Amino acid sequence: MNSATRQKIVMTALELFYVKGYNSTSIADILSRSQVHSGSLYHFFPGKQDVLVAVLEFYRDGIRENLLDLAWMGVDDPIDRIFALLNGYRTGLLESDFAWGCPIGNLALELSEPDPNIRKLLDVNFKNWIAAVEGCLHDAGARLPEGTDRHALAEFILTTMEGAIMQARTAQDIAVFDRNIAVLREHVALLENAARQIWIN
Amino acid sequence: MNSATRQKIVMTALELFYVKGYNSTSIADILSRSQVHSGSLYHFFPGKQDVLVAVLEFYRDGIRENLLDLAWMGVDDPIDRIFALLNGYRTGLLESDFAWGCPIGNLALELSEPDPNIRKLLDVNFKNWIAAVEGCLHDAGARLPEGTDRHALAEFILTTMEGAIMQARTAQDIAVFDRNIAVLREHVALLENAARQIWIN
DNA sequence: GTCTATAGCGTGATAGAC
DNA sequence: GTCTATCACGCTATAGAC
Repeated sequence: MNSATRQKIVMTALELFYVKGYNSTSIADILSRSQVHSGSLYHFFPGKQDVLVAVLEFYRDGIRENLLDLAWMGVDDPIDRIFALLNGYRTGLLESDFAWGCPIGNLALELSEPDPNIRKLLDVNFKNWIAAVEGCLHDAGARLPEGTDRHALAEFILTTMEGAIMQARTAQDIAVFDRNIAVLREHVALLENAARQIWIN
Repeated sequence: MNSATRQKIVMTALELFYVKGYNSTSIADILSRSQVHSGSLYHFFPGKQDVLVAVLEFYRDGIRENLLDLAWMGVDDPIDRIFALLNGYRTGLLESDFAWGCPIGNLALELSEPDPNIRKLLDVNFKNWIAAVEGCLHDAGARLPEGTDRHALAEFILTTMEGAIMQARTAQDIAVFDRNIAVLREHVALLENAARQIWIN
């Protein structure tokens, strides 16, 4: 089930879906780029959509080692970890001249009426990302005001990242991304400040 | 240049691009839905992409009468106006069972390497929306702390809306949208509170 | 400006030898 | 499991009568 050929197909599709999107990536694109032939691809996958499923499962199963571990290497402070994660997407935008962004977010808006399986896989990828950030917010403990809805705040941080990427890509200007993150930082600072106020009183 | 047929084409394309996306909408879809024949469409437009240009120009030129005036009817408070605008998208999500969202945001993420003209039209649509919100923030005057970057905050509000729509659509759950807007509301409340503190001291 | 017919191509997918 | 050849379809776009 996990032959080298299958892996090559999935990783190539992952790359192409990321840069060109799902609809604009043809099977022929995947085949020529991966040096695999039609018969092999259809030996492993019933159809194109099943390749997408495999890609989304790869993201889902590898979020820790392929995303979080890399972003958090040498970063211990929980709040710093959140912004280190966001900074990874910033780097991606710059390195790719705004071609990359968030692979899940791109697909979520491109596939308007996705197959239920696909929709659930997109959703679980978002939810895993949110859970990781929520963990950081939990670790921040009393630095946030008591009663802060850490789940809602984690969702909001994903929201900020997705929206900031969308605007920066469209404007082709990283400053838009930076200004968005700066406002988020200010929000977190206001919360930390509020927590301190409560502590004093 | 603005015959009834041309208008019918543009409005039908607008609808279909909104619901199905650009790539997934075929010329044949537009023709059958609008009851127009191929020859007429290609009489007015060189190609499919030019229909998209016309749609984006329609959004650009009609933001006030087709969006802002409707959302702001009977709403005078500038901060309320911002949340009334956001609430319009919430209604759209509910009424369409999560098929709608933000037409510009959808296209911005679907078209990964858009033609420069298209990219500029998407960008100008975002910028007009931001300018409208920035106007509200300007009208809020001293309710926000002195020195608040109102442009950055307006961008951030667009970011919040786009990210909230993306997540709510994917989860097919309006509560995700609501939680995101609630955090934004809290941020604005914290700013208003900070402005009051400065006033007291 | 409108209509019909159709060209020309790229697509997802299949057949069958090896 | 891999490879080549190819089908059947839907797509954008065009031609040309009216």
